[in-house]
Amino acid sequence: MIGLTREADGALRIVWLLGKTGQVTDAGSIAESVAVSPKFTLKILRQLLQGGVVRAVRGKRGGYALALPPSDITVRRIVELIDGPIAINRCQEEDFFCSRMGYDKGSCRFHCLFAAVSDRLAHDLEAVTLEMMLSEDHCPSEFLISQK
Amino acid sequence: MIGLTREADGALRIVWLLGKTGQVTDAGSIAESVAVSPKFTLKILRQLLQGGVVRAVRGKRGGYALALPPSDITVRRIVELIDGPIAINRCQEEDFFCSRMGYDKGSCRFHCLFAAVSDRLAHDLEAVTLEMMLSEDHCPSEFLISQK
DNA sequence: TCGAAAGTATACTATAATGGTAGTGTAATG
DNA sequence: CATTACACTACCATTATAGTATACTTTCGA
Repeated sequence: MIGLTREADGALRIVWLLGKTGQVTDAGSIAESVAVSPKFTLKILRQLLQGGVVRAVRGKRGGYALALPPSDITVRRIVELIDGPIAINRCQEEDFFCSRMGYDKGSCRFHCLFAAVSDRLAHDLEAVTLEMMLSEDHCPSEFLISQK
Repeated sequence: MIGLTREADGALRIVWLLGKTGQVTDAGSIAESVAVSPKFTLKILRQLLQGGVVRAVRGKRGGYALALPPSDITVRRIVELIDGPIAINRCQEEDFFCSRMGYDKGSCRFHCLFAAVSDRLAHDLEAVTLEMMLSEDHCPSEFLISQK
């Protein structure tokens, strides 16, 4: 399967939760709400913190809250923050793994295809904001933008 | 990174090579051409064989060749044959990993988004045939079909 | 001012998935 | 009937993901 890691999945759910409540919430409560173990939740929160998506309030009665308005947080941002750049094939990020320097006279026959597909995927995920995810409409039509 | 496995990557290159030559080619030569170890090449070929994409000729002067015309072989087919169904999130195939039964009253807030995005990805890869990949035009505009 | 609540950080272990190999068996050709 | 090349199963190695332990710091409030 081609897919997100559980960290990225968890991050999305955590961010969604924080957007929904709009309040400072402690890690323990977050963990319970999104059904992820407390330690793993902390691990994810740390990354969201360093990525500037979330802010932390220390000390008693502390916790986490969004650092940005939901309209400024895209699904792409969260995913890339955790899992790295959106790319369908190793081709695109690590020369090491790409056969494009190999048998086909220096050019990878698939590079262009993967680049195009990855690009569209990234755009799709960029177009979806947390604000949209929070709306009552369960499947916003804007999920997929029309593009050639 | 979200990406294909090396097996799927190798499979695509193998199929491309067989389409290019159009001849029965032995595994050793294939391995050399696509720069993948002989054993690993065999492992991939076996899967392509079982998937009906490739046919094998045994005995002396044997080898592998495409079992279908290039116009009938899509990138999606190869990828799914090796890596399984195209899905962005575990959500979509394994209930086990999906929090949709969790905190949000039985429905996963992200399921719909991921389904839409995965679907488009699958369609994109389905629209690209080996025949297109073999064409001289290095980046066919049909790579990405327009869809809403 | 002291202690508990809650975040911060690093480093480590466990598990699963991928990547890759060995070895033995079987069919076809000449 | 020997050689070539595919067929199959099982296995090991490596890497990436998932998850945990532990020690430390900040803040609040009694």
